[in-house]
Amino acid sequence: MAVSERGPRERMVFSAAQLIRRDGVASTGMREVAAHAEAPRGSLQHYFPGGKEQLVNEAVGWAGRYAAGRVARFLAALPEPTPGGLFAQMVRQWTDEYESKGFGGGCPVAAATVDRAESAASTREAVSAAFAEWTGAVALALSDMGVPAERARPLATLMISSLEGAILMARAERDVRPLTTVSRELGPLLDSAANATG
Amino acid sequence: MAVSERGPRERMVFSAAQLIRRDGVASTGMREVAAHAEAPRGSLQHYFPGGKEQLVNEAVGWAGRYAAGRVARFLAALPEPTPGGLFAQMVRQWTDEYESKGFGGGCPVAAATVDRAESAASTREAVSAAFAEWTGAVALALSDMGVPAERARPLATLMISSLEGAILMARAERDVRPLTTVSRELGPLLDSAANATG
DNA sequence: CCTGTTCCATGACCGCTGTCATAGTAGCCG
DNA sequence: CGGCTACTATGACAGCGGTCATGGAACAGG
Repeated sequence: MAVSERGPRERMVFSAAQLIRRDGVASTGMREVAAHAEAPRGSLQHYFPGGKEQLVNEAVGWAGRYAAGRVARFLAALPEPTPGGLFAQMVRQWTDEYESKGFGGGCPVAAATVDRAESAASTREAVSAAFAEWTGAVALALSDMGVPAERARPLATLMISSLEGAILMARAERDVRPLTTVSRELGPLLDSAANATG
Repeated sequence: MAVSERGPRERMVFSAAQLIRRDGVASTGMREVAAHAEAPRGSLQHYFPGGKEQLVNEAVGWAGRYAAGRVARFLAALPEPTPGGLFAQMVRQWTDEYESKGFGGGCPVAAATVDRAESAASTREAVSAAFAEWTGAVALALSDMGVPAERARPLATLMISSLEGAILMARAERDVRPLTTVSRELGPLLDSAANATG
């Protein structure tokens, strides 16, 4: 799965994101990406003349778009949209993965931040853009649920921060407890913001 | 600073933590650690016969102990200890660093998690222990401030998760905004838990 | 003095990495 | 067919990584 469809270029970006989120940027080799994508090694320099940095940046961008896109689908899946319900869905995506497929992977955007924020300026910008896109999507969703405009972005930042940190702790402990904890603790706070006067 | 005192062994562990939190585990070389610690390269195999993995694990352990130890000192610095005040201090340590020294480094425990959780079992355990020690210290502090026992650990997990995630976002954006945001948004929630009936 | 322990010095090894150079194939256009 | 572009194949290179082998200081105890 997750390999055959679409062109080799897109497959390589996708594979890069998968491998990065498991092993980090530095430990993920270009040859390994090509092999994982079942793409010819020679295509690397053809599609990514900017080298590894370009590939990583595109993988981060893909992850940001993916995360932002999920938000809308989470909303659609909620019978009665509430901020706490959205956050629970966001968290659940991770608990589901960890419980069904193990704790092998984290967030590729976080991995790129840790490994490249200081050493590659363009990657740091890509990571920043990914977080911004994701935060924007969540903030928009919050607004739609009645959260006052000036509270939407801060709460979105809080949601994503907590989720990212909980992912780290869950991977470390090999236990979804941190994820379920932040979901339960933050839910009421988020819901109460939806009914407050702006 | 931070180099001359103490023995070479301890200096190398400390330097490893510093370099890891800036560049990640994989991008930090052993020779680089020795040079940064102004320690002889030959001492590496003497003090760390377990190789890089041992050095990384000790650096993570050091970071966990350091973070846990800070909690008590934060408490002592607060005229009127409250959960929100403690969290504000924890966040402030990072905003202070970022504003005075730039966004060069993140949390070494997070870096080790991202880079080694899947590839080195002993490092994953070290990271788990570090988070546990830190969480335990925060939970203990919360209990001392009147937070009901069964709420202390979940809230401590929430605090550390949010902080870790905010550190990531702040580094990515090169802006302390995510840090100040989570502090402001979470403060009231934390304080309200201190006065609740257990 | 000899002996052992602790610590440091240095060079070599092998594997892997990203990148490049070069050449080859496929397919469309005219 | 020639010519052009898109894509693939492969080998080499230079660099760096962690690790190991070997040997030399420094210094203690006997």
